[in-house]
Amino acid sequence: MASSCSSLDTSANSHPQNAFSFSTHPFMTSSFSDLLASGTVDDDNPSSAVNGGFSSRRGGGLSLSDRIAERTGSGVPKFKSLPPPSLPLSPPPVSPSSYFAIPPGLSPAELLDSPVLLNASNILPSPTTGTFPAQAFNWKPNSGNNQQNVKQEDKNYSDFSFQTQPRPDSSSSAMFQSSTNSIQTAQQQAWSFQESAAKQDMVKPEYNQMQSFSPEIANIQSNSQNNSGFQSDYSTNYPSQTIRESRRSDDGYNWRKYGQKQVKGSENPRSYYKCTFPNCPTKKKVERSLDGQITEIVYKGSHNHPKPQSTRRSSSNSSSALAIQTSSAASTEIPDQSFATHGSGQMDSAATPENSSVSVGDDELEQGSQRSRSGGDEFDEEEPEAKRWKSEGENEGISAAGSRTVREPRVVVQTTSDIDILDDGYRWRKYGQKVVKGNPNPRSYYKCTHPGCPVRKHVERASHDLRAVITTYEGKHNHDVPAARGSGSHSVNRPLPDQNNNINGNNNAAMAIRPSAINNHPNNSMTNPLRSLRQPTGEGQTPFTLEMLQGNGNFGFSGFGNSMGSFMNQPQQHVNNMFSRTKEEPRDEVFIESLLC
DNA sequence: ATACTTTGACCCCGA
DNA sequence: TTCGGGGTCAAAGTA
Repeated sequence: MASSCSSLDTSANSHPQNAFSFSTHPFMTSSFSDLLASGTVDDDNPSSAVNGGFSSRRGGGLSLSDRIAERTGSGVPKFKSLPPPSLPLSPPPVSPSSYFAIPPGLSPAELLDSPVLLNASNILPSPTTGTFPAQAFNWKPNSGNNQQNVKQEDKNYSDFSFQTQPRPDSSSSAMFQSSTNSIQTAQQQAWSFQESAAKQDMVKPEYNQMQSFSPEIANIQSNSQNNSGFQSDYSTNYPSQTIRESRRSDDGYNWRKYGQKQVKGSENPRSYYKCTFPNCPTKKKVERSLDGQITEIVYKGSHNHPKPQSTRRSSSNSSSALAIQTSSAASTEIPDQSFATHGSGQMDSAATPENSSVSVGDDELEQGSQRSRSGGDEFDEEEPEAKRWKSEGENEGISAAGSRTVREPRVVVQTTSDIDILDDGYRWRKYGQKVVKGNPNPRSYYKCTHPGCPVRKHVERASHDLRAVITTYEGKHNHDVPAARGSGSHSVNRPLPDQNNNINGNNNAAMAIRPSAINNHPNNSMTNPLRSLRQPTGEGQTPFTLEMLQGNGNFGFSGFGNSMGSFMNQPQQHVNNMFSRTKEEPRDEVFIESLLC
């Protein structure tokens, strides 16, 4: 997205009505980004991050050093340095909510912890394994590829924030919510991307975290629907939350940290977590930068259970509770709610494993994880993972690159970025990964899992600009976008090829948009949010080029209109075509998706 | 007492 | 076969 950060359209401003906007307004940025940063600062202690960051940084008056010190604790364990207020998310006098409304129950930590969030494609240096933080929001075009540049840019462009306008009608949910009336919704909730003129003193950490909308948000959507919207709820109804609560279920699941180590090639420590649910094989690895920010989250395995209805969480964290509601809603295929998650459904794939599982139903599980399950389709859900793993290996004849076998079968190895990248409606099996000459970033190789389908693709982060994701497609799909596996709820929100007109057709159109979403989107899917826009695939599509996105000086969405609203109202073709290219297309040897600039 | 985190050691895999 | 590195274990420490 945004490829042209610089081109991020301020036109969005012209649509004040749009409830949701991305704004780089310094103030907002600092507040929101801080919010996010703090929320993600420490996976171990999201709450502390949330609490500390949220409440204290909002003012944006802190200097960079102060912020850093505050976040790092300046030698004091950060988790402990910031005693959680009783109301972690209580809005400041001048609430940033005016710029970014966080739905009730949603904690920054959740947003941040969400794979999807992290997923913000742009955030990830490597589509599949890279770290994303620093580079994530490099809105500056032509940014250098060295870390320093990135950081510098971060400073300059970190002020990216989401702005939501309070909506009178709670029914029309907040930002990500789809509306039966796409146009109205769009207008009411549209997001706009703005680039702040002020580009100073932005702390790099801050921006990393705000760039995407996590599936959590998707849940939030529904939440907001059920509740009265992000902002107001956030500011007025946010329930108190204890650190523990946040810590345990920042993403709805409970995790136990079972290891941490320094991995080679990264100065960031990697933490290993296991889902605490009995017999749940799900694990996740979380890498944090020295300043505590999460730079990468890799989920492995699928939850074999619903999101725990933690009384703690549900009682104390409406977000969580709502998420659960959403889940059930999805399962019962209640449009509005299913949208939230599936709209996210549209977001489904973008959704984190957790989210997917929640919103889609347990066995729907991660679209994110979907991949392995991609292998998924081939595996019996009930099949022991060990067997599954074995089967996968046998089927592939190649052990999934990056999926190193360990003591237990690895069913899924997918980075947040993977999720995004894979999120084009098709199911992909990762069959290899390697670093190719000329690009230090690993290239993950995928092939379509549809029987007989020859399509393959590989994804890699551009060496010259980590913000750019290069996706190369080979071949054309000889089939339609696969229907979602499992429950109908999922499929309900996952438009089939001939249902492309969701947006215009008043179907649930996912409103959730994240930079990454756009960024990574290649083939027929713009992103989760826009999944509904998906078209059957790669054939006869008029490729959208980066230039097209950047050309008009508007944010990438400009192609969709100046605001999210318009964006949402755009004929899906535009969207669909936007990121599609295949090798078969004349100019398509390499499709550089660099919405981020 | 319980739950969780930390951390050094060990295991396993792949180059 | 060796070695390096990622992932996991599990005892100890902490809250």
